Amino acid sequence: MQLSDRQKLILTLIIHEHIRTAQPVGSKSLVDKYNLAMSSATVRNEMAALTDYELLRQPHTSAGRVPTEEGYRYFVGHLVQQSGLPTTTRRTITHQFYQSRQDIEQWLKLAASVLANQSQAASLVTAPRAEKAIFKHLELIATRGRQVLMVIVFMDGDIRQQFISLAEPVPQERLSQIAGRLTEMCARGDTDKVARFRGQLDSLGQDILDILLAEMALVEKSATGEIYLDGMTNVLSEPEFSESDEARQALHVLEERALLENLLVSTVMNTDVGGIQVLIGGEGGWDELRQCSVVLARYGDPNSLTGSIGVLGPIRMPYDRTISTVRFVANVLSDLVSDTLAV
Amino acid sequence: MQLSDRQKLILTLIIHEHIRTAQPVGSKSLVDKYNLAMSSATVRNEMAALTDYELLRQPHTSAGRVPTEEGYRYFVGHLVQQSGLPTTTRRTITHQFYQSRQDIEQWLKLAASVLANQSQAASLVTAPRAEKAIFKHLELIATRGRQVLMVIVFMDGDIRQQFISLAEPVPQERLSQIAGRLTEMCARGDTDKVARFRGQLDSLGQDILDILLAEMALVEKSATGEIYLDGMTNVLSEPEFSESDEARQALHVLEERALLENLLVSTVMNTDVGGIQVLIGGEGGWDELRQCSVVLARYGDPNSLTGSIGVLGPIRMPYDRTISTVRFVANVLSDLVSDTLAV
DNA sequence: TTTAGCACTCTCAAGGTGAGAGTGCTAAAA
DNA sequence: TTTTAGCACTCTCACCTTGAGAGTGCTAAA
Repeated sequence: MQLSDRQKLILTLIIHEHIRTAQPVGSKSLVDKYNLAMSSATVRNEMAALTDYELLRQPHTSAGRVPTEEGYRYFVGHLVQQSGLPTTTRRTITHQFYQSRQDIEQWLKLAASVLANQSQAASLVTAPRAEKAIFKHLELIATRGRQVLMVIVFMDGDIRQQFISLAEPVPQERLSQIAGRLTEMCARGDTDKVARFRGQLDSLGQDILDILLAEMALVEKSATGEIYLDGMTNVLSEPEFSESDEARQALHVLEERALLENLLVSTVMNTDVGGIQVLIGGEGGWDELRQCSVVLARYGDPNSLTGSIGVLGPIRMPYDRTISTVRFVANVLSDLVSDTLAV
Repeated sequence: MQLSDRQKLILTLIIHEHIRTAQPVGSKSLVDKYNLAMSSATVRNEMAALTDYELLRQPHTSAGRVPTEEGYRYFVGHLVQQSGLPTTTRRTITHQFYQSRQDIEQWLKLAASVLANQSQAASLVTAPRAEKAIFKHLELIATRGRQVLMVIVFMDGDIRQQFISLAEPVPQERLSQIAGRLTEMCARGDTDKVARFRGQLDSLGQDILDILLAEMALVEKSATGEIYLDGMTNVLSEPEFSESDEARQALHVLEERALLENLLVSTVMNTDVGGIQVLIGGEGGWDELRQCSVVLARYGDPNSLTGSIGVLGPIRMPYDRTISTVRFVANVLSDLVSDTLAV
């Protein structure tokens, strides 16, 4: 399927117009609005061709045309120009990041908020994590009684905390000593070695080691850490979601962590840092997202820490702008990560 | 305003029926449905009286009656019977909690999920925190280069982590030593004493102390820690929110942390543990929640750790059931907290 | 190859209509 | 005095019709 330049132009204009108005676009109104140097009849002929290619669709016999998902895909694949964001916008965003507290959590929340505001859609941001969670440090802190707070620090700065119940109270010095030994053991050893050293520990140490290993196995299993969401209510204002049921399905995916993680794993995880993935209309079997599109990117340092960011909005989404925004925010985060967290 | 028993009955029935159907309730249909031992004309007279009291309202001249906010308030205040949850439900819920991992974070997420499911509305849960954040332990962990991970542990098990940038690389032993000293200093002293000891530290120690104090001031300021939300999509399925704009406003409050914190501070914080607060129709100046009601409770140990839980749904909410559920979950959490986290 | 013209189609908003549900009032019954 | 049957009246809602408006495809001329 090879489109003529004129067809490309008309497709682009229809998509633009449809994104603006959320209405089917007619031949005459298109010619009028953009002062095209051709008659509406010509446009009609081209529209008919584009409809044959299944890039456009007529909601009913005598309505204007609406882009199909295929149409959007062609647009995103061939026609989107990498305009980049306006300089002022870039500056505003960068400024916000450097204004905020030097704290990864703040940055991620900010990223989610910026994405949501800029794209007027829902956004999601995952914390940067290493491909494999590498143990770094164990801390045991006595609280009153038999309760002990166990804090596991991973190489990437990720932290797990958990209260554990011991059989009997243990003084802080003893806990610190055990924590120190376990840290030493686990820091340089793979799991096999750890297992061999196990015998050298007393029963308390062994118990704690077991809990530690269980916790690490758990961390290993989940592909992403915390997920920050923002702008969910933005989606609700889109006219295609006034039937709240459509919106519900989409937002439900964001709310159900398991689904969301699936989405991220099955798509972004295969993307290179710097690359952008666009899922149009629940492409790839995401039935709940049939009414939505998702723009995803991966950020961070491919050799150590990576995370994902994304925007979820209606299919009728300003792809050029959204893609630029996602790309830009991903780059900003990549820079921040490599500046401050480099392992 | 003193209602006769019959008026109370009719009000209760109208509210029940309206909650079930989301429709205005007429005199005849009410008599039919509940086999009342009186004629529809009698019911009409009583309805007229209740309408005079502004407990009921007519959407239009010849429609049935709908409870006013005042009506719901009367219902919640005088007519709700503390039925408690069915034993099987209670057991299911308790079971879920004792099944889950012994981990406060899991519990809170579970609580949010249980509340959302049981009430078919949006739920919110805050982590238990001490009235005042009390410092417990500082840990400094070297990563590559000048980046150091600072972990502050508070008495209540709350943890703050933050990467800080030092002027030059510092070996782990040195960091541990500083962390130990600062822990010792801060653990037993109030802020004044800490200030006096400041002079005994070298410049690196002073820098870290400053960051530590800044971070603690920050923690002090925010009234609640993490807030767990769930079931936001539930409210979207309510008929009164099919106009998505209404729903947006309400969910927006949940999404904007600042607003939400405000809500919690201005209402639950004055509630005793065990007590329940019901806000009907955005009572108390919450204009965004005009279409919603909120049922809030406080859980934990009033002397040490407390947190809040709540449910946000449409005004037309099954208050008796929701209140029972919130109360029950609050009790379960209280038990868990005092069993495992008692200071 | 493009365009003017035309007959045709379809939606959508506006107005009209009748069934149904509900009301308040009144006068009779309990 | 309280309750109820009866009745006239009101209002909504679903349904239909209708005409304007927008858009189309086709044909024949430019």
